[in-house]
Amino acid sequence: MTKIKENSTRNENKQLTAGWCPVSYVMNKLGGYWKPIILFQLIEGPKRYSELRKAIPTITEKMLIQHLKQLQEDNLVLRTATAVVPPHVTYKLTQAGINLTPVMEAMANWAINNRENN
Amino acid sequence: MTKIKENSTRNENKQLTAGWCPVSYVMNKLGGYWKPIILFQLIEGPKRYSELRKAIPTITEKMLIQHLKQLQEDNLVLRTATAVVPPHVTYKLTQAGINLTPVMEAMANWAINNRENN
DNA sequence: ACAAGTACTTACCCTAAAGTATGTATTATG
DNA sequence: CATAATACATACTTTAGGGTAAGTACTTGT
Repeated sequence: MTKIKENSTRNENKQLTAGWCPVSYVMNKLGGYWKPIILFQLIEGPKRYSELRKAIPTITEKMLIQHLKQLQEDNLVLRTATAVVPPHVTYKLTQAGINLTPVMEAMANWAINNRENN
Repeated sequence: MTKIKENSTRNENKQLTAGWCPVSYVMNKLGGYWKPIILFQLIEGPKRYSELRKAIPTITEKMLIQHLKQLQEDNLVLRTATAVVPPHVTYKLTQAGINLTPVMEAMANWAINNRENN
């Protein structure tokens, strides 16, 4: 949305770390407060835009589409629109997105085990 | 370091998502450009502060200790200091940190496979 | 005529986190 | 007595990303 300053140290370092470190690479794709939650919703199956909104009541519309767009660019989510009025748009995981689910499950399992001993 | 404004919407949402979503919970612990890279260095074994600095030349000292502190607070890394001059401090993974390595490997594998078809 | 429903878009503000630069304590050594 | 070595600390600046609020397009139903 807002243009990023490509020559800022910050952005350069981001690129750099994503280049070296496969974990950073993944973190960049899953980064953002809402992305994991959106993906989680879509694991259950394709959902309409409005269904996602209802499923995640505390997200704003701006954040929702912004993240959906990034997820599309990163080839994790596929958007399908039907040209009707009112519009009908569904989002679903791509194969790469589906492949990510075991990774997310591994993260979730670690979280559960780690949370217990606190 | 810098105090966070606890009642900002942003911070509230962060807490909220980390509460619901185990993946967000993990993302918060691994968030920050350098944390995965620091953890990766420590997978190989304990390292001194100065060794970490040399291993990650582009990181600044501020970022390095800041992340090391957060990793300690999150119980992923253990700091051991010997009272000598010049100081001798080593960092190593805790059990929780060690448990995280298969998760990070899963992320890395996904990254490798996903990067190929781009 | 206008409200309702869907899927966005856009202009603006605020802040957490990253980066820059410099300083500190302690002791051994030339 | 000044420098080196190690492991930090701290004051200040910048920016990416998140949040707020309001608007848009198109058609069907009343």
